[in-house]
This record gives sequence, C-alpha cells and structure tokens, in this order.
Amino acid sequence: MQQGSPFRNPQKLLQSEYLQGVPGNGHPLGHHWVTSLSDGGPWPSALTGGPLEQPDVKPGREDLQLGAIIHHRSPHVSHHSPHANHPSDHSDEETPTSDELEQFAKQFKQRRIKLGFTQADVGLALGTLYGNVFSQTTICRFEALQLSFKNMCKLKPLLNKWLEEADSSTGSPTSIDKIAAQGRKRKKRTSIEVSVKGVLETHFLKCPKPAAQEISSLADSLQLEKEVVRVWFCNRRQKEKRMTPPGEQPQHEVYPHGVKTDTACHDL
DNA sequence: ATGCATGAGAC
DNA sequence: TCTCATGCATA
Repeated sequence: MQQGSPFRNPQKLLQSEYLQGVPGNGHPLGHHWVTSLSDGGPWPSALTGGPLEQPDVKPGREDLQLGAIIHHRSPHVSHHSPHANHPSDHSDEETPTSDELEQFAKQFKQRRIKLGFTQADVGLALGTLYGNVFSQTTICRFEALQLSFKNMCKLKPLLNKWLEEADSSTGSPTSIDKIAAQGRKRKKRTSIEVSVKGVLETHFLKCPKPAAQEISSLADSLQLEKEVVRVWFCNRRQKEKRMTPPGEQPQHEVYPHGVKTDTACHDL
C-alpha cells in the first residue's frame, strides 16, 4: 500500500466543486487488490454464435462485439469445437458460455439468499478468503449479469468457491474482517435531469463516441460540465456492453443497434 | 439496484 | 482519450 497524497491526480480536472468537505479526509488508506486478470479477449463465441472458444490473445483489439448480446437459452447446446485440440468437455475452468453464466448467477443468488448472506457479505468474504474484496455493487451486478462477459468469467470461479465454502461449512463463522474505510475526495454525484438524459440518449444513438469538441458544445447547450458529459458517454457505452441490457429480460432478443457507428458522427 | 465517478492500462 | 473493472453514494 503506497499512500502519500490523497489526491494524486495527474489530470487537471478543473472542476469547481471538487473537494467539498469530506468528513475526516485525513486518513488515506488505499487497498489495491491488483487483480491482474488483465484483459484479453472479446466475447466468446457462444454469444455471437460464431465458432471460437478460447482466451486467445490477439494483437489487434476490436471492440465491436457488442451489437449482439446473446440470451441464448436454446435447448441445444452449441457444440462446436473448431479443432480437436483439447478435451472440450470441462464444466469448469474453461470459458463458460453466456448460458452457463446466466445459470450460475441465478443459482448463486438463490443459494446465497438461502444461506442468509447479503451481497455485501459475499463481497467481504471473498476478500477474507481469497484476498479480493468486492463491494455489494459488484456482487449485485454479477447476479444481475450486468457485467461484461469477461468480467463475469473472472468473478465466477471466485464466487463458486465461496459458494462451496459457504454451504459446506455448516457452522463455521466466516472470519468477518473489517476493511478500513477509505478517505478519498470524490466528486459529488451530479444528478442529471431526466429531460437532459433524454437529450444525451438521443445523441448517443446518433453518435456513441462524440469527439471532444462535440462533447463541449453538447455540455454547453445542456449546461453541464464537460467532464460530466464525457463520463456519461463512457458509462453509457459500458452499459451497452453488459451482458443483459437494461429493459430487456433474458430472452432471445437481438436488438439491431448501430452502435458501431464510429468514425463519423457529426451533426449540427 | 443503479447512477455517476475514479483510476490504471491500452492505444 | 478511451476502455474496463470497480465502487461510493444515492434513489
């Protein structure tokens, strides 16, 4: 844990209301659980239906696998082995299909509740058991499949282990560790009006990746800070990449979003 | 449960 | 600057 300055931001986020009285901002304490599970791959095949199932490492990155979120609960298991290279029947450790993840998440939640644990409990337990603490938010998102596919894959084994631990240990009190709170100046969450959100949404559909200048003008017309607008777009894009898009329940619905309309979105 | 935010790493 | 994993704060 290296901690020096509670505010070591290389960027010059010139906001006006950054550090507003944070009660007790004198105890810096950062826990860095370097989850070196670096990125690597886009979505596996099961989703897009294409053959390919391996954490391949490709030099060129492509982030246009989103258009097709899956929700494939077809009775037939997509059994496609590109090459007879490895035993492809391993319920664990191999990259799970989106179906498996969905299934697991569902069971996980069910059993978690049955065992009487909250999402926060699990997050904490993961920390004491394996060293990686997670927040209630993350557990929640996992259960709701609101994480990227890759992220889901990463968390699954951890949660799986916890699950085994949890329901096997009848009366063993999981060491409840307490992680110190963190003292950091966080910008107050700005709430964007619904009407304004509507405008942003509209723009997003037209252009998911507005240029800096567009963001500026947009922010200007909406009377929002440029940074806020920028972040909004970032978050919006991330949302688009989630396994289960908001509003649509796990069904076989492939919505045709032209979200790959990069390179040229200029209105005005 | 989710909206806005941070930060590290990839381009 | 963007993506991506992650979470505080909030509805």
